[in-house]
Amino acid sequence: MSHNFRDILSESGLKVTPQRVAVLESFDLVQKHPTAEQIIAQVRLKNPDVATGTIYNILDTLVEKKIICRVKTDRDIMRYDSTTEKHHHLYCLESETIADYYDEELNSILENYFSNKAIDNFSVEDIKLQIVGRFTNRNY
Amino acid sequence: MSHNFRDILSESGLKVTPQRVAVLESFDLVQKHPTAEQIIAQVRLKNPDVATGTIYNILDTLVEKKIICRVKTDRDIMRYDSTTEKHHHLYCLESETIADYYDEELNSILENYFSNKAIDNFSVEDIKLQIVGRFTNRNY
DNA sequence: TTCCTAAATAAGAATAATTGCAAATAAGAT
DNA sequence: ATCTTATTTGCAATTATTCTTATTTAGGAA
Repeated sequence: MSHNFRDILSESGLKVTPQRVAVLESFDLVQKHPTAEQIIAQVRLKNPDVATGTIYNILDTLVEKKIICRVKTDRDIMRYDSTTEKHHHLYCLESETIADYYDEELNSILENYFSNKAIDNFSVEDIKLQIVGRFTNRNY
Repeated sequence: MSHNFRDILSESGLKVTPQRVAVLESFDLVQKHPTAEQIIAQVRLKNPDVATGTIYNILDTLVEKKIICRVKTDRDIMRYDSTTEKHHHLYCLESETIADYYDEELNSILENYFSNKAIDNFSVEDIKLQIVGRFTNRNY
């Protein structure tokens, strides 16, 4: 996600509203992979009157326009990710931590593998790895 | 998951209760990757008095004992999977369909790749692919 | 077999996350 | 400046799940 939020919105055919800009801004200010709740809290620091439903609404819209994406979690709380660059996720077995994992070499291997080996009745659009394990030498 | 439910339970140190057996049985009778709600409905066909909380309880226990596992979904509804054999998932962009994807060759490639290329501060325990795309020639 | 105890279940209230709805507001095209 | 439609608001409502307390039960021990 680049940083001219107004342009990002209008280029996707969305109206530029203060609420939408505030949600986009919030992604730079909270931890990576925030929950809706964390985004709401962050937005309300500067814009206390934004309605909860509005933010859920905006998040849905941004996902639909592929400006952000959802992160699948093992538990039920939905998280969002403003990094649209292709990457994978490291999931910690011992905490709720999720880290980004970039690996161009891996992406090539997968792309190559699936371009040669088609899956029956399925056209692949994207592949994401869920790498599950433990962080070593790390405080949460 | 083999099919002697009583053995599966006691080998994991769990008491063999009619409720637990009914939950395990239900996996053979509902669609793959059922939601908790679908399991509850299936169980209640024969055992109408099983409490909702009990089934959530049992599902948690079975996941903990690795008898079943959770399937991460893009939306927030949790699904379960009684296939413990290593496999990946195909996610449909156009419906809620999730299909299993087995690929030994792919598993070897990944295993080999990650055994040579360690990730900083992270020890990998399992790798799952989320393959997102569209089913072709298929009715939902 | 009967008894005992920890584990499991029932019942239903409570919570947390998310969605729905009707009315009010505001962005941006004309 | 006006108009039209998308967007936001303010809750209420829903959904999925968890919690709590009392009751029941499985399986080991006597």
